[in-house]
Amino acid sequence: MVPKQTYHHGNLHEALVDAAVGILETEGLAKLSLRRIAREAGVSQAAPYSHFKDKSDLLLAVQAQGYVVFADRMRQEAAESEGAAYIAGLGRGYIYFALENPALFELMFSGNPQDNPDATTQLKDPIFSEGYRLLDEGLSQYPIPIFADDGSSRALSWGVVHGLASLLLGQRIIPELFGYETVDEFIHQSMEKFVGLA
Amino acid sequence: MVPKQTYHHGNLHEALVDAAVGILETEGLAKLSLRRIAREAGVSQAAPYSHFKDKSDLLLAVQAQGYVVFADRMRQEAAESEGAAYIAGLGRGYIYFALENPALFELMFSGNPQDNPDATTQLKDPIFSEGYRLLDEGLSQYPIPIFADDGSSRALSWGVVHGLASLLLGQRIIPELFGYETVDEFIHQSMEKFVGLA
DNA sequence: CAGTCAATTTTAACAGTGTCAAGTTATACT
DNA sequence: AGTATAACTTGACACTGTTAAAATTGACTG
Repeated sequence: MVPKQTYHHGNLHEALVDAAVGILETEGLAKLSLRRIAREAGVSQAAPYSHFKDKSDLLLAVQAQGYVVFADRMRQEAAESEGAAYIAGLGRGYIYFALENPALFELMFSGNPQDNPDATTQLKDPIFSEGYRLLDEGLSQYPIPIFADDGSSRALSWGVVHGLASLLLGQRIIPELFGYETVDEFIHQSMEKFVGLA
Repeated sequence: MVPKQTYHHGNLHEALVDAAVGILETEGLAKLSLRRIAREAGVSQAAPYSHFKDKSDLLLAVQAQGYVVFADRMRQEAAESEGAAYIAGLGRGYIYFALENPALFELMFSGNPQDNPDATTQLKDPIFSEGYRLLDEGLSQYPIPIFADDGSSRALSWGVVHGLASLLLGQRIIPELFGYETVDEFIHQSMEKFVGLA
């Protein structure tokens, strides 16, 4: 009952996405070339074009897979908490995911999708905004001061969490320089403050 | 009293940076190649290597110039305001700059500086964090609830502003879908809320 | 003023990239 | 068994960043 071993390779589609993720983890976004992905998957340079329209189409599939793991990480970190602590957990999960998967996070949130018409449409896929959806649902379930006053102001909460993740990743915020012993301590305290627990 | 017409071209250094900024504005970050910059400046492909160590070294100079304009935009938007409104103005300026100079903003905040050892050292240059410095100084001058309680929690304010800028730029937040008529309205209201004025 | 020297720039080449057209192979179906 | 078609390879094109070698230019020295 193997997942439909089709044709020569036997689902190259998935193998390419996996190869891409592997390269992202070990070498980073800069080294992620289509030819390298193909080589890693053991096929020729042009083979990917049977499964993807072009490079960015393949990267879109990588992103989609990333968003699943992303939401899982948020849920995991928030599990067993309720109320404001639950929201804080989601926030920590968001930031942890970024720090644990820097290249993937960069790929997921870099570049104007406007460059690629397909990306704009694909952005509407619920998968691509599940991170925010979790936050938004959490906030309507457990309203916390400031951020849950009305539906629209919840965008602010997304901003805080996404901004901290980006700035930490880009070394713009260096917790040690803010008097924190560890990055973890900074993240915890920031999220506590964020939800009004500190 | 022309600025030191040295040698053949007569300061190519500046011309290259200007050419790069021009390409960023008209074509975007993806089209910004070293060869294209050289062509635009009217010199051969390898000429830039007399003035910059490599491509990322040139881009670092572009970023530095960008950060000056960036801080100016913040100051301009906050001018003639005081207290919480001043902070809100700085925030609007931060976001406006991102939306008005999408490619430049993307360049300034994209990629781990770890990839380039020089970038890590250059990040320590005050120029590169003047945006945050303005926010931080403003917050110590006009303390607003939550974000100014202690020095460290001011990082949160940076997070909000930077996150909203990134998410708006990346089309992750679409103000129209939040019930706003215009992007401007969203930005204004978000910043009012952020500083506790709404 | 002539000659030297170093900074600047060009030319040519290398390896790598994304993408496409054409040809080849393997699978499924009649 | 034979054919149509999806999957894949080969080869090519234009582009990229970068380097070595050669050529040019300007400034300074005697």
